[in-house]
Amino acid sequence: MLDIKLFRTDPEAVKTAVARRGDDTSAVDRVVELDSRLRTVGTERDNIRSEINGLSKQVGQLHRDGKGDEAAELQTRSKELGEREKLLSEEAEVLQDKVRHELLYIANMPADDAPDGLTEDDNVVVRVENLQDEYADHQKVPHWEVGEELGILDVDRAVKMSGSMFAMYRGAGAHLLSALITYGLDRNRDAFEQVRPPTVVKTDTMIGTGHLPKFEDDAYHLERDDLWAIPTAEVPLTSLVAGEVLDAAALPMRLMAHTSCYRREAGSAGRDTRGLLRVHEFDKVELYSFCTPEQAPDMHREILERAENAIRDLGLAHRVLDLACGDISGAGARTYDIEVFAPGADRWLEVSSVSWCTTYQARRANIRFRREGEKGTDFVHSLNGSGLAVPRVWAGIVETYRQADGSVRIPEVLQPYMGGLTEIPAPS
RNA sequence: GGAGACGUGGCCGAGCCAGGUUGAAGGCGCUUCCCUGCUAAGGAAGUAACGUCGUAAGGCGUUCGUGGGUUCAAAUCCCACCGUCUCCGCCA
Repeated sequence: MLDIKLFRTDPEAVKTAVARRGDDTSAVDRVVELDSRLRTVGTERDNIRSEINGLSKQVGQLHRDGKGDEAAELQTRSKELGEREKLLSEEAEVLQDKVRHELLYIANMPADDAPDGLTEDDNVVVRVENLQDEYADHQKVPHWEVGEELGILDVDRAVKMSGSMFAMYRGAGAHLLSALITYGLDRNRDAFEQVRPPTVVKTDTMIGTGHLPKFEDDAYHLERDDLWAIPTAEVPLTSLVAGEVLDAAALPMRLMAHTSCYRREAGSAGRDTRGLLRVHEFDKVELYSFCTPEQAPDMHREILERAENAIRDLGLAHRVLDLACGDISGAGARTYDIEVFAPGADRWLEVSSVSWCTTYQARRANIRFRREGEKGTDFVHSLNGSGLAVPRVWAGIVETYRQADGSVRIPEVLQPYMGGLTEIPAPS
């Protein structure tokens, strides 16, 4: 969430930021109004508490001195104050909850240099690499057809057991999947600590990243135990140090995780339902970092570079987009997407989203750091990026590398991860 | 799932049974200063976070796992929950 102080000192700046996303600015006014009332009530409450504390001390002293009569008098007064205090406390609590509720729904402020615009059409194409002018006919077969033909993707049976928008990989297809995961992890092992977090988490953990309360409909909820299936490893990784104060020396912290990711895709029913374009459960290697504000810009570049290099080395046509304000997810201030061109599906597939979340998540999850030799603490910056969103990369490979004879060649960098396999042969 | 023990500051650890000058003894660690050729040892002082008011100094408030309750007053009493450990049960 945003810093409440900003609403006091410069509400117009907050409104401008909210407007750049195309969100409703009236929430800003509500926060300012509620916060002002909260402080009035809070101050009065604190004054009364102070008085009660003073009286209580006197009562204790009087009892020790054996002056019970005088004590009784003060107790009565204190009790009266207590009733007033209770009312004010309740009022303050209600206001506090309202402010927090409003703040939880307000998205992060886009970075100043994030492109203007409210829709994905406003995204700025930073670069396009490796795109061919013309793709061969044998590449223009969508991966769901290739997958079925080669027996490596079994969507029908996945649907039989789990419903639409689930997938099942088989044989060399499953092997390709695990190869991609290991490839994605190994490339970043030089600097990133691998984590295998829980993939089912508590409500607070989901709030920390900004996935709740606003996007409740998009997540799977296990009601019996009040747990949520994570939509991305970003969720548990953010919570890894929730509530902690880190040493500046420990920053930047680099983490990576491979997990399954679960998404209800409530708003996308009937869209992109073919093959692996959009599935409820998928594998992803996530890159993650906590760092100081000073380190953040370099870290943003680093994660983007690592994610893009992984795609580039697979030989896939791809482009990098600088997302327009309105297309940046709630927690992000600046986001670059990497999209792979899938010649069979004939479309760009988002395979990575690299976001700089400034202090937005740190405030929600209460993650701070201490600067060497300085008093007090600051909130860390958090950044995340998909190192490799497996199904869509899988799709890009299967379509791009399909040969004229119907076989699929394995990109060279992946061959060591597939026991030297060079191609998935066409059925005889 | 059942039984028991426990959860205190950066760490260790007292306080809880007998509620009150306890934001919390003592120790360790850390910072500054003194002493010292250097280091070690020794001496002195300091050493939480957050909120709020204030230009500041500082004031006030909150925090002893979390949330409620009792009381003039809660680390201390009561209730619920969470977590840790031990034993039993179940189990990949």
